[in-house]
Amino acid sequence: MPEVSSVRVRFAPSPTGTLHLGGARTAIYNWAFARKHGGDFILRIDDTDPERSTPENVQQILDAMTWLGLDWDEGPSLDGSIAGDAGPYFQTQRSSTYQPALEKMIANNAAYRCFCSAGELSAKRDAARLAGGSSGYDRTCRFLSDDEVKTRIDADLPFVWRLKVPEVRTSVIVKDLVRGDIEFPIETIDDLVLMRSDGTPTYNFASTVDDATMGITHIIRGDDHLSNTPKQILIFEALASDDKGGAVPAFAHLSMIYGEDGKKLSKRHGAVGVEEFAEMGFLPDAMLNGLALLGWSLDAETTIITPEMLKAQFSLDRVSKNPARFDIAKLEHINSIYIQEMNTEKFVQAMLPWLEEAGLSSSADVAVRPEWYTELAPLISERIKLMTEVVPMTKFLFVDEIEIDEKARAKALDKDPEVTAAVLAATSSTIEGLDDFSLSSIEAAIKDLPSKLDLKPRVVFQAIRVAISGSLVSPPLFESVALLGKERALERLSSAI
RNA sequence: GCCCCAUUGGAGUAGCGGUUAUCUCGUCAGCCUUUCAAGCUGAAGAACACGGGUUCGAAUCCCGUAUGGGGUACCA
Repeated sequence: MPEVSSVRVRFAPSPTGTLHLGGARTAIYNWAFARKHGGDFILRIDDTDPERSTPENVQQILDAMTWLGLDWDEGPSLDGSIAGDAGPYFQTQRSSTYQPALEKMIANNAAYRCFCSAGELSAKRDAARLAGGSSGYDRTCRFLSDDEVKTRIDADLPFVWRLKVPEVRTSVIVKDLVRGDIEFPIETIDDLVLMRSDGTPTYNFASTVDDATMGITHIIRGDDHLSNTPKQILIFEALASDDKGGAVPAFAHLSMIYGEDGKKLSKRHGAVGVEEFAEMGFLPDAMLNGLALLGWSLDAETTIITPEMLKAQFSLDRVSKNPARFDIAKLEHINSIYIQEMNTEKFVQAMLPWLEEAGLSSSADVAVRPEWYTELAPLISERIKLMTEVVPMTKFLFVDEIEIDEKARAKALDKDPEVTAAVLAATSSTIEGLDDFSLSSIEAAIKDLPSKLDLKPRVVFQAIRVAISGSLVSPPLFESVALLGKERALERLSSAI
């Protein structure tokens, strides 16, 4: 009998920027966990910060997730439609759910009005801190009598709603799937504000209500939320009807991702947005693989983990507790493996956008001479780490006129102009006589040149290489000549002398 | 100040009381070779932050210290 799983997880980015590496990794773990358990992966946009949230950022986040291959079961879609019926999936559209939630908490005797002004509060906070104790709210308004409350309401004093932290218990224990049980003494938990004086919910309240009403079973998020968790647990408990147990979801807090200097990853470390890595020539699957490995491992050995493997084998108990530093060199290595393992047809398709963008090629050209691309692909795929490298490596094959690199010219051409002239002339005449311009016949023709000219292979071949490609570094020589074609090859040889 | 979390070679990790401390990246050297890669072979590099315990035995358990991080808002 198949086990009916009820796992529901969510990724709730705040659209105050694009999807950065840390957020992407959180999304990946949520997604992989949902897939592994046959549960639902929900995308919720926590856009309650009107100053910094923008529709463009929302779009960017959706695009980045789609690019990574993270499909969600519920949430806003790329085309503007919405999937799922636990919505709305934009926090700004959920305002109607917070008031009833608050009323429920009031009914459960878990919330109270606070009339303290901002000035009073900060003064109290400073005093408490100086005294060396907890910096939480001193609960002045918690013990107001009904009459006192009524007087203040009648006087039209503004007020907020605060959480009434239970006095009877000694601590709140967070059962964390990554870190184990973490105990917070009850006296260190603040009577935090639930509802602001303008009637809007605070983050901790809104987020908890959303998670509760959406039926979230596992909250997997960054460990910057760990200290908020006991407060949220208290809210979860206060929200639950007395007859309903198990309302508190399980938690899993992920360590931050650091930059190479050991500091929290931020823009000053260079690229941190997923879209920037796409532009740099990383492949989505490689990105997913590399990010997943930042704080999680399949076992002691495996480095290459495909999306399919992640979906089938991800587990929270193998998530590492320590913060990982982001190392782009390793990501590049992983990327190069994915590039190498693409089959020819796939690689041609992967190359095309980069060639098109550089104005070198088009899908029409691929359609006209597919076999030419088929020959080119493996030559390139085995020697690049990033897709962006396709352009400099193949440019000489597409353009009419090449620019010869100065250093290359000095080293391979100008050192001994007479020898160079002889080599290139000999090459030209050899090639010229070729009726069959196939790789094998070119190879047969050019291979003996060094011994015929009584020169070192290195001297001969590097001169030819620079003449036809303009660079000391190129795909294999014979192949390059074949791909260039007879006419162009001859042109380059003569113009280089 | 107070609360919470973390600490294994340069980086990511394995390890869950007994191992020559795992694997990957990176670094270095050699092979291959017409270049660059790839590939192959090998090497250097960690007494597991430090100090105390517990134990016959600790990277693994407990307590401190140090360092780093997070929280402590009518931010998210």
